[in-house]
Amino acid sequence: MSKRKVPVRAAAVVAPVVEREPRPPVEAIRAAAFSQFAERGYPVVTVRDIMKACGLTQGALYNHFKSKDELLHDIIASTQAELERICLQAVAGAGADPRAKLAAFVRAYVVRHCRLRIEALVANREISWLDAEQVGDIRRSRRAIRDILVGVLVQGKEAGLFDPPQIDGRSDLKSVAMALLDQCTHISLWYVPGGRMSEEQMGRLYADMALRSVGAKVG
Amino acid sequence: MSKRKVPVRAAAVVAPVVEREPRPPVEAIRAAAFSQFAERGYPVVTVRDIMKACGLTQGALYNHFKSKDELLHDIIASTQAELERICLQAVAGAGADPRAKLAAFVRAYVVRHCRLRIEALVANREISWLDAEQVGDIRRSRRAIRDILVGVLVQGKEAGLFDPPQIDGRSDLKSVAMALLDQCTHISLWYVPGGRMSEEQMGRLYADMALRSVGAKVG
DNA sequence: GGCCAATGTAAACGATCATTCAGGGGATGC
DNA sequence: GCATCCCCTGAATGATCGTTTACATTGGCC
Repeated sequence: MSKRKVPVRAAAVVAPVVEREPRPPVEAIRAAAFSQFAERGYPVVTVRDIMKACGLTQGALYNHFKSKDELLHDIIASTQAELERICLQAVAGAGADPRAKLAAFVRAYVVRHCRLRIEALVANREISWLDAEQVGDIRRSRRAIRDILVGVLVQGKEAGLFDPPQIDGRSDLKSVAMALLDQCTHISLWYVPGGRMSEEQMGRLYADMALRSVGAKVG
Repeated sequence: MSKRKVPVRAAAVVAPVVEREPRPPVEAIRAAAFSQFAERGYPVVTVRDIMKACGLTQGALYNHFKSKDELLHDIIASTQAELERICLQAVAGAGADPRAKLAAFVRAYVVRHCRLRIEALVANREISWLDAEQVGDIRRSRRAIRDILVGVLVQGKEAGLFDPPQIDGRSDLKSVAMALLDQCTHISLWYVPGGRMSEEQMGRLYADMALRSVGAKVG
């Protein structure tokens, strides 16, 4: 009987990462780390695991990254930056109507979290293993995304196009934005591709719900 | 320079667990495990950590629990069972109108996830460290809660009191239910007590948003 | 060919982990 | 006094971890 059991996450329902071409080793390490972190969680994935999945030995990691920590930060930061870019782009390209902005934001956000489930999973779940200085820029990016959404809500309310829920006479748009973001983010935990609803359909469903939640006027 | 760094979660914003009375040791262990798991995560919290927080040594754990795994399952299962009970009770006590049922469900669910943030955090985030047979009954309870909500939505739609969003002519009430649950569950990640909004106000805000999302007829 | 920088291997290092085990009180019942 | 629990301690066990180190192997460039 073994004395120590390494905790193993219940196998996530994620599509296997198919290996196409011989990749540059840094990219291979990143890809292996993504899928391993997503499936089993950062603290229990060993450097040996990651490197074995690339057909290398453990020591080789340190030719490309300073530490296991830095590897995690690298893959999370790149995912997060890409997400922020997508959100900005969606809002900027949706015209002037706050309703179109909100719908475009939610659609883009949801489609991305369906399509890149693994990356979203890791970026959202494993961030807390980074230490303070590493986590700073990622939290900043998250706040930026939230503030984009808050901005759209404020604009829509002031234009009289949104009638957001009020509690005791006050409307707390920050809480509303957080609620919408939680909803859209955690779809990556359970959405299964190839099911009854496509990624684009989920995007439209969530956009519809968001518009209803903030009381968007029709027409 | 130390060779191995134990990963530490960024300190969560959780109220400290105040120690009132000398508790029976099993209860003290449970409470210590809750706060430690919530703050730092199951795999990096050691048995030594938990027991030291109770003023005991590591070996004493095994007089009360078979293993560290069983301790985690114990505290998650009790939290989950309580949550299921609360949801059932809320719906049952809300009368016949599906709108009242939905509002009561969301209010109870949100208030609980604000008030017992720590317990909710652990139950939702650390469940995946359990092995298959341990996780079975918890997944069952989660499905049961989701099905309570789906049931309310179906009833409201058939009664013509809900007009849920349709995508390409079909309405996927299961996805809508998941979206609402995600929203309400993850409030435990960021809600800070003592802020501008009380737990009850958050409950009403979320209930309002849920009613709007499913297109509940007013009046 | 000779040199250099990249990139790999294999072994070692120091530390920490969950769990087990032999034994020590202290209460309770007799 | 004595046996029988329960609950604890403190040390040991066997394993695994992230990282470092010494040393190969490669391929381009002079």
